[in-house]
Amino acid sequence: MGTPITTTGQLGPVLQRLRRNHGLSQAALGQKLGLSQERISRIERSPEKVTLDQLMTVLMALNAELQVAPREAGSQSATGPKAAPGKRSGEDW
Amino acid sequence: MGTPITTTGQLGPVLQRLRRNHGLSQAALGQKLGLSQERISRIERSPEKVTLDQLMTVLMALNAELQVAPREAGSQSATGPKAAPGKRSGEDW
DNA sequence: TCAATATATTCCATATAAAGCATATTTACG
DNA sequence: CGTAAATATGCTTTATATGGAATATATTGA
Repeated sequence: MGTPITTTGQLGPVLQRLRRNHGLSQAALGQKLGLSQERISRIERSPEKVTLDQLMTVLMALNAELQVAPREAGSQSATGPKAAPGKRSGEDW
Repeated sequence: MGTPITTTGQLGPVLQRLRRNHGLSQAALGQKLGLSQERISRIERSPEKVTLDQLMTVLMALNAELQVAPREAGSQSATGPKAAPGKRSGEDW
């Protein structure tokens, strides 16, 4: 049910969709949070440059939350996963 | 499977656990990312003050990702949900 | 308990996010 | 098409995150 965000770019559209599903304009949402319309716009356009704090504020207003989840499928750090050989057990979640 | 983050404070411990499950010290993780041990410490201690950008970087290194999900259970904005009466349908996810 | 390692904290300089304002651009609709 | 609402963008100022160094504190293990 959660929308996975692997790159920061993916977040903007999600936020926008969420907001619109709530029938809110940027100005309206902003008002609820004491933020300007411009600010909301920027948050939706470049969420990567947003402080977690502020992102959270917006998400709360939209009845959403963040989740930290294990990364799906194919990707592995090219520089060598190596997940601590001798240490604790296997699964890292 | 994802760990829900409803307040920014909850994120720190999650990050720390994740890192440790990977058998990495703050210094080691930092090195992988070109960041100092001190920085990692700060990120784990006050993740709210971190840019999404940077959080993402850390999560990637730990094979994790973010998800945006509908908020669980009881919470509703006290100022009235009202989810756009006349507009599009019902469910807002 | 002592030493080694890991983590936290303070201070300072610099980069950049946040906020406000004006205005441009786009979108929705008569 | 014309007009109004919604959204985006450039600019300036201010607040704050980032980064580095030094150092304190805590944790772990012999």
